Order: sequence, then C-alpha cells, then structure tokens
Amino acid sequence: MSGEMGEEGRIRNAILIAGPTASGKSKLALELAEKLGGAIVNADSMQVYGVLDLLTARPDAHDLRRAPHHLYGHVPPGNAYSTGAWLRDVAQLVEDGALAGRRPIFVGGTGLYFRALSEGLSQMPDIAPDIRERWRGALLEEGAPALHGRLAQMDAAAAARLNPRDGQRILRALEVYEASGLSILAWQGRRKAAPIERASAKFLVIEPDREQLAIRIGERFDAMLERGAADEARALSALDLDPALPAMKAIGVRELQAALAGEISLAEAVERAKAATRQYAKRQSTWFRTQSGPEWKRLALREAVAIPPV
RNA sequence: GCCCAGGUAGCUCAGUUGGUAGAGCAUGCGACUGAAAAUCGCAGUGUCGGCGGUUCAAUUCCGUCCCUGGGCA
Repeated sequence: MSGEMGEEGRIRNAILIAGPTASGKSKLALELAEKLGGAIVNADSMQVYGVLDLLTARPDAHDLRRAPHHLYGHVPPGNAYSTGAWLRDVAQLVEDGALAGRRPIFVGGTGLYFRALSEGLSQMPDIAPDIRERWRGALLEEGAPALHGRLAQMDAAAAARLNPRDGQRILRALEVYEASGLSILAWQGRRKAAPIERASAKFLVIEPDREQLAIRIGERFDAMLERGAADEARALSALDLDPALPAMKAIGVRELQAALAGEISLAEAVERAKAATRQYAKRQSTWFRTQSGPEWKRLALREAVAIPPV
C-alpha cells in the first residue's frame, strides 16, 4: 500500500526531507530509499530545470541508478515553472502510478513546496500570459512603489499587507485581481486539501551548524567548478534566454556568466557564488525553523534516522 | 635614494572648510500562499596607518616614521 493514494486521494506514508542547501538531504533520501524501497521525488524549485545538473547539485547518474527519482531536470530552462505546476506534477505522478508500491520520499530545499505538499495551496485563477506580461513590464517601467499605488486603488486590503517595494508580491496581487476580479486575499482564504496524508507522513528537517555548512558550501562549489560548472553556465548562455526566467536565477549562473564574459575574475565569481549560497542557506534555515510546525523532526548534520518500514 | 598618489567598517571607497564618520557589498536577524536558489524588511560594526606637535578640540592642519601602488634614478 505504500505510496498509493489513500481513500481521500492523499499520498500515504510519505517521508519529507527538508533542509538548507548542502546539508546532505539527497544523500539521506537515497539511503532511506534503498533501505525502505522508496521512490524519490524532487521538492526543489531549481533542480527541476534541465541543463543545470551541476549548479543545482542534482543527483548524478550513479545516484539515479540507486533508486527511482522523479521531477528532476524535467523542465526546460526556457520555461517558467511554479509551485502550482510542481503540485500538479506530483498529482500526475500519483495518477500515473509512478509511486505505486514504493515509499514516497520528497526531498528538497524549497520551503514553499513543502508547505504546498503538507498543507495544500489555495486555489488561484489561471493568469492569461498577456496579463502577466503587462504587469511585469509595468513593474520594470514604473517600479514597485508605483504599482503598489495602483494596487491600493484596486485592492486596498491586499496592498495594505504588502511592502511597497516588494515588486514580486505586488505583481502577483495585481494579476490575480485583474484575472479574476477578486482580491488575492479572498483566494488565499480558500485552502485546498493537502496532497499528502499528514497523519502517516514523516517530516524530517536537517538543521546544520551554520559554520560547518558554510565550509561545505565552499567545498561543494569548488567541486562543481572542477566538474565543469562553467560549461553549464556557458550552455545556458547559448540558449539566449530571458534573464528574468527562474532558471537564470540559479545561484552561480549569473556569477559564472559574468566571469565568462570577462566582466569579473573567476575568483570573484566564485566568491560571489559562495556568498549567495550562504545567504540562500540562511533564508532556508530561517524558513524551516520558523515556518514549519512541531511535526517536523529536527536533525543535526549527519544524524542517523531510523524510519520503520510500512 | 628622489618624486607622485594612497593608507577611513571584513572588502571597495566617499567624507569631515578642525567639533570622534557614511555608502555599496559582505555579515547578523527576520518576513514569506503559483518566479520561493525568488522577492522583501530590520540591524551592527570603526583606536579614520603609528608616534609626536599646534589647538578648548585633530580622523581632518604640521612634522616624522611605517606600509602599498606608480614614476624617476
């Protein structure tokens, strides 16, 4: 029965493994998958994109052979993926029976994906591409405070909750309002059912010591470079994508591209990429510490965990 | 050895017509409902190169020494 939908259509006996980047999540997932007969499902917003094998520290060919892996690198970097799209992909996996007979192990570093998985995501209207593009253009031209002012005219309650400089959230509120005529707050009030059955799930979050993690981050980036991360950045450049696309924002991409273009030295690029990774890890740690509930079991770096088979 | 330009926050630098200083980045803390490796908020930091002098007061002016670049020999 493990990995199959419960009576209410929820994923049962799931194992969720969260934690900051470079904390050894993937390794833990693999060990558990081998021990328990698991199927690993990616819960990381960047590891979904193709091309970025090294820069997103995606499991390599050897790892992929040790257990079934899903939702890794399945999105072309020219596409803009989203939390909602990921949730639909998870549902599709279940529908296709990809997890049947296996313990589902969700692993990744994107807190919002775990929230969507365990608490559900509010239903939201589809946004027509032209609406989205128009507001994005407006943000670039007018700046966030101006759009915040326009949102205040249309949806004062939503505007009041947003910082006037938080362009991305202002944009979201604007497009939802225009597409549906309803405040984003109204949509957010309607919570969908969570895809997983919480009662049978195990929640694990790795909380490494920050200094130790910083060392691991540095070493890992050096290793990525040795294996050809710069070539990956070059390959992404060759696709000539819109720099605003999510895949272009993967840590290390912009830095290495700047080095390849001769704008900064490689050493400078490496330093910036490592710093950006440390900052990202801090944001992740804060999220997991403050946004996840008591059901999450907190693990130190490299702490062994025992999960009974189902 | 001489000349010139510098030595101010972890880094790059601004500044103070003399009243003990500030940006960006880094760092620390936080927020987070379909771009979340995103987006955004808050915060701290300094013997202003050393030692003397002038002055009520020197990081600022003067002297000297040290250090770093560049030039001349």
